[in-house]
Amino acid sequence: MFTLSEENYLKAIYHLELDTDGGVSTNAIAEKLATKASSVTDMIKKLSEKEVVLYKKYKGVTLTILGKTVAANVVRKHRLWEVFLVEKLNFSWHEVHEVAEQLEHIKSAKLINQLDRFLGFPTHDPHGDPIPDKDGNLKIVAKSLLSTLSKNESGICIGVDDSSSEFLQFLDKKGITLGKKITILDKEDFDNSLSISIGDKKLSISNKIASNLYIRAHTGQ
Amino acid sequence: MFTLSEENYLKAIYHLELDTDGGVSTNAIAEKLATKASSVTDMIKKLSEKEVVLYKKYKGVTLTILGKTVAANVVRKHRLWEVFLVEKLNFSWHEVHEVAEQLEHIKSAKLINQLDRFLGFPTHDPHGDPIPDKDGNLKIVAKSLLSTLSKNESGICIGVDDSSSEFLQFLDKKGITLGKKITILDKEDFDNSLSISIGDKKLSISNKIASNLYIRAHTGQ
DNA sequence: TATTATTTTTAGACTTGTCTAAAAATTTAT
DNA sequence: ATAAATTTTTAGACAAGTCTAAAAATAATA
Repeated sequence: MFTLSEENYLKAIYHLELDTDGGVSTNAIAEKLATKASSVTDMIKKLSEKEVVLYKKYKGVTLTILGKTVAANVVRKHRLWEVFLVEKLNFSWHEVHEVAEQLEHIKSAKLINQLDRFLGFPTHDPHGDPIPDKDGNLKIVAKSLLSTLSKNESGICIGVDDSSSEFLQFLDKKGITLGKKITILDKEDFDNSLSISIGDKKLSISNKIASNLYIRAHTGQ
Repeated sequence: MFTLSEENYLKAIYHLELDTDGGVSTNAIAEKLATKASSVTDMIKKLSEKEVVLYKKYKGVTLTILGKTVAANVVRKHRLWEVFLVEKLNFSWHEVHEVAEQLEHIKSAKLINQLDRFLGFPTHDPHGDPIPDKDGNLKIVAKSLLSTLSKNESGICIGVDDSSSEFLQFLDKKGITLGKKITILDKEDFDNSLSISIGDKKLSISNKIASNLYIRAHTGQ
């Protein structure tokens, strides 16, 4: 069994490993968890003894199969609870993270399996991130950033890269939500801003916004 | 804000205060929390400094208004989660306690208020215990033990005194659930066992069982 | 490649919550 | 009312998780 703190470390390493090749650095973990590098070293040693990470001094860490399973399970719980909060308790997508951070540590296999069923076995959380299955596997959907599309191309909005409260609230205000079809009407060479149509509205968004929105290609009309 | 451990102490004192007059003893708290008296003394000092309990050495503790509010809120969360588990996730009433013990510590006012609404503002948990409202007040329902009824009297089963897993599973097996009408058919002087009718069944139960079942009087037919 | 800069680890300390063992206070019984 | 039993508190220790400051290893640069 793992403590709350251990689970948080495993989760952090899990996320960092997804966009890093090779081991995850001590400093990267420290930054992600807002803690000190020395604390990370201490914890890594413990996790290493518990055989959930591979560790060689000064060389960073990697999750073992077991570690990856544990981490994925925490992520699974986090995302299922997020779905619950949005679908059943009327939370906005920018409000769910903090509460899910707590709920993800509740220990009960029955609870999470029943919650999964109660929610209709969702595959993605409210931010478009995939929910790992019971074995920790996640279905990867081909996705691209809105900023990579060309004029007249379109796609379905399926997720966000930056899921900060501010960004999500901004999207709410603009009426940009998951599942909506977005078409590039024009690209401005000057600042790479985009004119897009979404639903029956047209609006202009900066490149920064477009670089934080994931799109599933939608070649047909 | 209170730690998980502090909340557990407050909850224990809250429950003990309900069936004790005067201060709650150190040993009573220690027994309830399966910890040592010395640990209790340590924690009581901390709680006293936080002004949630009144404490005089060797004289036991009492909750302050603030302490009672905090404790009642934990109990409120515990019982609302129990309703959720039974009503929405198909848990049995004997399975909910352990998970609710964890869920009761999740901190989010919005979460608990929305959960309350989602469940239809329940007034009692699956064991028949009242759910404190937002201010910590609970509606006391006049109730008596089944064992105190006389021959030919009847009542509605509204709760249990002993809510151990074993007892609850026993009741399941006998078909005794909350809301059912029970009539005393006969009382055996020999061992104080009872012949009762419940639903369309007749069965015989020991005095020990009857002393753990709460009944709301049901004078009419 | 020698030197500087950065990253990582070690050493020692602190907090929270717990424990054991012994001392002090209170209660019970003779 | 004094002795014995019980309850409660104190004193000191320990584990988990964190921190600061300094040392060691690695990486970057001239």
